[in-house]
Amino acid sequence: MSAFSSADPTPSSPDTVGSAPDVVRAVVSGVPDRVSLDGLEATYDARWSEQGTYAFDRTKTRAEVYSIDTPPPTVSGSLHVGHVFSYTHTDVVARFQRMRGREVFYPMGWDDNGLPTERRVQNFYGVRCDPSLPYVEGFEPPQQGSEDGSGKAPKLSDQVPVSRRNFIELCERLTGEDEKQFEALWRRLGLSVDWSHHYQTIDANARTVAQRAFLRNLARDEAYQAEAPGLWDVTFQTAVAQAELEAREYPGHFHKVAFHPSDGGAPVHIETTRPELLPACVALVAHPDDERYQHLFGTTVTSPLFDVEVPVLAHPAAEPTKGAGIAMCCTFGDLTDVQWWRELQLPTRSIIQRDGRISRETPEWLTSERSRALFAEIEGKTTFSARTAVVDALRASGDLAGEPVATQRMANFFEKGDKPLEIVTSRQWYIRNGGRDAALRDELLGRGRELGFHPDFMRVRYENWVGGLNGDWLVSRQRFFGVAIPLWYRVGADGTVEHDDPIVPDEASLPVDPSSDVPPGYSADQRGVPGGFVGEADVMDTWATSSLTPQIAGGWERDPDLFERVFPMDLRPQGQDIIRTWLFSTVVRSHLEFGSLPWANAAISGWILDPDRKKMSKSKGNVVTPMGLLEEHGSDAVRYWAASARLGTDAAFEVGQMKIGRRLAIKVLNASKFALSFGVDPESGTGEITLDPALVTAELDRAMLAGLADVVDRATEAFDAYDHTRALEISETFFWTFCDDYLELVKDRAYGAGAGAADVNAATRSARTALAIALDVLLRLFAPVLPFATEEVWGWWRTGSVHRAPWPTSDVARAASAGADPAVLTAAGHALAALRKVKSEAKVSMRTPILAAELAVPAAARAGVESALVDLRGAGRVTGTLDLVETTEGQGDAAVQGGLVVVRSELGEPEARRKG
RNA sequence: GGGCCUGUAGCUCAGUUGGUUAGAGCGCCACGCUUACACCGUGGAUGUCGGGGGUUCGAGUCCCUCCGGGCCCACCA
Repeated sequence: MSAFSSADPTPSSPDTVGSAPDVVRAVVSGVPDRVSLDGLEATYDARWSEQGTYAFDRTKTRAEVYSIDTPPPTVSGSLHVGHVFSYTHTDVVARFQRMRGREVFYPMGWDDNGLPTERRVQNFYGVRCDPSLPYVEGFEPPQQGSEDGSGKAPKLSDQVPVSRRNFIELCERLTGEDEKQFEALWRRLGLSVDWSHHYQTIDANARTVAQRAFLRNLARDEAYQAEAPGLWDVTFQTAVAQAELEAREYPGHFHKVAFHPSDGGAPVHIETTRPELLPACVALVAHPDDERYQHLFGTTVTSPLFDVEVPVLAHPAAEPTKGAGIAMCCTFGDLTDVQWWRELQLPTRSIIQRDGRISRETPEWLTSERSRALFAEIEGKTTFSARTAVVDALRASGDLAGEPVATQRMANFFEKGDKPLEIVTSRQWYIRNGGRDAALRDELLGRGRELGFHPDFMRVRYENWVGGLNGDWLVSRQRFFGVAIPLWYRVGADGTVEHDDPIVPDEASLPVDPSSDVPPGYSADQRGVPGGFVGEADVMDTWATSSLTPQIAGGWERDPDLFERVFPMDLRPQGQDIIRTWLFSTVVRSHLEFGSLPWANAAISGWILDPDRKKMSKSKGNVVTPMGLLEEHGSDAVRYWAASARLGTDAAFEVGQMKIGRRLAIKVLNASKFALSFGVDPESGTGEITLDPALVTAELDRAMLAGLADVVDRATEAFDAYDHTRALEISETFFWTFCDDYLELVKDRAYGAGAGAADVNAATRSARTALAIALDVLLRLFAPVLPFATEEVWGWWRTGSVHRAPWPTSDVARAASAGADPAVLTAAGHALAALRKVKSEAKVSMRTPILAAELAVPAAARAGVESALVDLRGAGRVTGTLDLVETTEGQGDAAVQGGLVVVRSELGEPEARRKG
């Protein structure tokens, strides 16, 4: 029968305890006279580095490995308190799993792909990326900007154009500096990262992975190109994806505009916030059931000012309650227009250019004299000035009913942009993500159900997003910096580019830059000439690279031996705001390439809120620098604050919590110093401690260890369930009782009251051994959260690093406490509190002797108090009688505290104050 | 409009499947330099568990409803 099977809850006799754990012997040496947290970060960071404490052992098998898909922070941004918070959560898990016996693969990445880096490189070096230029060997940029951007950014016209490859090189040079600072912060915080496994999202490996994954998608028809109307940012002049949208309020005006029925009937009024799109109008649309417009369906009306005849059509997407209930459909004002255009097979009449301005060519569908004249007035203008011009004309012609009414409307914005998105028709690349395909969508929803979300309710965000997709993932971007789409197109004899059958590179040649590299079978002089080729100019969306972080970090195809040991990974830690982007896109890529999840678990951290309960942000000026925080409070303290917040829950930025963490860390040092201070040979300053459960014989000691055994089991269970907060709380609560009550109660006995150091009796040895066993366990319980303090103490009496020590089991404590009742310590603690209260109320020192006392004890607590009576007398300094009188008050554990009171006492003289 | 989270002591938060008198820390008050710790210790005070209904022998916990915070999605006529 198993030693700890649930069928046998009371393994009290030795033969049910199973094989005894190996008895640990430790030699205490090097406990300092005064303990301190100061400087521990630097000391142990260096030692861990030097000793390879966190080095990943790649001989381990997949089952032995715990792999983490670390979020790569954006290097061009700055790290803030929120990063410290969430990265601590991950590190706590990493350290727990490592001690649990898993070989932890914990790499670090840097995200240096994307717009923030592009802008920073531009401004810092005074360059601009122009993919059409050739690579220049040994290029030196015209300037070295200042780190804080105080040097003024050069104007676009002053920026020196450089090739994409040169631009990427400059990016790597610049971000190398950022990375050093970031690494220094992470080391100071104590992240147990293996720094030999790091990556950048723009480096050659990442580009290779991103291009290879794309080519595989293309080969399986999961990537495709399409010419279609899509959301377009006019500032950055690039298409944007659904996941990058942000709906924002945007001021506008309703304009009531008259259309004129071709049969000469009464004018039809529509309401629009975009009157400048009047020349792009292709139809009026109302709901098929709308009584008001039944008579118009099937007829045509003529647009005001521009005199274009358009049909009046019925479509269920029209909402009778919006505006006038009948809408003007333009190509394109919004996504509803696109839907109507597609489903009602309307013509295309685009007038907005990619720069957001009105087309400079008068469209051929404008035929009347006045329409062509008016268009000539607005051509090349921004939508804003064109709107003014059109409204003035409408007012003059009498087609504007009333005056425009101000409104706040919601408009789609690119999350990094500040102008509303337009809809522009362009050729773009897409990756299938279930947005247009119910079967794939269901598969991806299935992956979401397979994934362990922590906390679990975050799964809903995934499901809502996947369920609400309205199109495939647009991955091409009309930017210059980024990972190039690795394709070329043939140029026909007549000079037209043949997009339909792209030329693909060999995987072995990756990464390629089609703007400078030449496709297989062609020579460089065939670029851009009839019969030759052109390179795809677009780059991939940053998520197209970030969605591959497990592949990038894990060595997909580059290091198959590593990859099979770490993939699929165990954990993706990340923020809740990027479930729809990073988390989902990573699931998509893994599902398409491997038919599996990229990881088994996702740990979602919350936000840090400032004291006003607002999300902390730079603009509010309430950002505290992380390094300053670590320097002020110490890393263990800051980690404690972070670890006190549950996953998925927003947490307050609270210095008070850090002070508590610091107090805990110092307490660990001091209590450890005390627990290890016995048995030290006064001559040599060293001593051996044997953690032999058989030496623990006193009932109080056994009760303490029985409680500790429960704590280990509960904390382990919590950690296994990704509930580090609960694990910490359980350990911490026990630890404070351990310090406040147990240490005080056993102090005299542990000192060997009366006996010489060499003449240690069984009771004293019991206390000392129990202290050592408890310390051995407690240090390891706290190690994930307080890596520095626990490592410091570990070094006083143990060999190796506590962070490579096995996670504690309850075995030793159970072996030492078989049959003991944790309530004995509880009762003794309450009895001690009762004695202390007498002195506290008498306002005398705790050293004051109690000459005689009578203690009321509930029946339930009596046995416990009695078994600890000697310790109790010592800790309470009871020199005379201590009588117990049984009370009937209360039942059960909760009543014990209330019932345990001193009913009569006689205090001695307070000890004379010592001088000095 | 759809959805998720959240409301417990002045503050930050626990409160496991409903079960005696709702907890912790900080802060506050009082006392105490006690050979682990003054970066400390001891003791104490503090609550209409957001409001209102309901289920139940019993509700902080379950249900309904309303109110207050936070977030996601949809919303461009």
